[in-house]
Amino acid sequence: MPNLTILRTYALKSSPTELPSSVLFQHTERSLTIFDAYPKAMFHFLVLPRVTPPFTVAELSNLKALFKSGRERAKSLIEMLGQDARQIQKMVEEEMVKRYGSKWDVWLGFHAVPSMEHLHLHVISSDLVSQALKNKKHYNSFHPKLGFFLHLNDVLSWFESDQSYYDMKTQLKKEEYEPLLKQDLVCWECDRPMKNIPTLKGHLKEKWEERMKKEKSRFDKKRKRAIDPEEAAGIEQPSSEPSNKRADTGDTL
DNA sequence: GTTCTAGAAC
DNA sequence: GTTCTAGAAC
Repeated sequence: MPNLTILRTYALKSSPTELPSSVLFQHTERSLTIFDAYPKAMFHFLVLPRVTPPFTVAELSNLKALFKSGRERAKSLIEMLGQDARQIQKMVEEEMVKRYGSKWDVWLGFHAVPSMEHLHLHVISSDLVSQALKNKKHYNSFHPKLGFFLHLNDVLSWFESDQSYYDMKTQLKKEEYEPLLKQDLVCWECDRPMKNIPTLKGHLKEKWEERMKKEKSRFDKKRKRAIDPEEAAGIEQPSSEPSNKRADTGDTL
């Protein structure tokens, strides 16, 4: 039987270091970061709030419950998670450069309707290349433009809006979000429709490899410029900016 | 959240 | 015949 409350048991630990190193990535006084057990991308972590006053475990059950516990408290807790998640993001980016020579986007966000108990903020790399990504629900739940994946910055912006907009956004009605998971498969990057999951997965892998290739050639050019500026810039060596600079800025004057 | 598998889709 | 999806799991 699957354990849908495992995250809660982690978050309740008074000594997170007891957790196996295959589970725990790092912790602070206020949060735990764990490796997602079934990563849906090359890098995928979950940042969980630890259960500390004034919050009860029930209030930290999910986003909806947290919003109900009070606007200001919800705001500070999500800001805290965001701070810790951005640290994780930095580490992921460093690891990307170390392993692959360049970095790519990392998304921070919540699922509008989570499957597992206890609030968790996803830190996931934008490749979505992973063996554990197996079906439409998996993919659509991380599609960055579909609406099911709630970007951290969007959630934070709700706290800056008026009460009626805040009330509307924080309802997180299942009936509104769950149908999104059944939408047709579309590449999040180029918007092309995808026939099925295997096709999509092949496409995502190609897209990532393409991006890596581009980054690599950019890096190589940069390195070449540093070594031999004249040759790298071509025969003519302009002494200042290219003459078409104004057109590029979009300025009309 | 996953695994398993019947039957639809190709 | 094989691949793929989607719903049940006692």
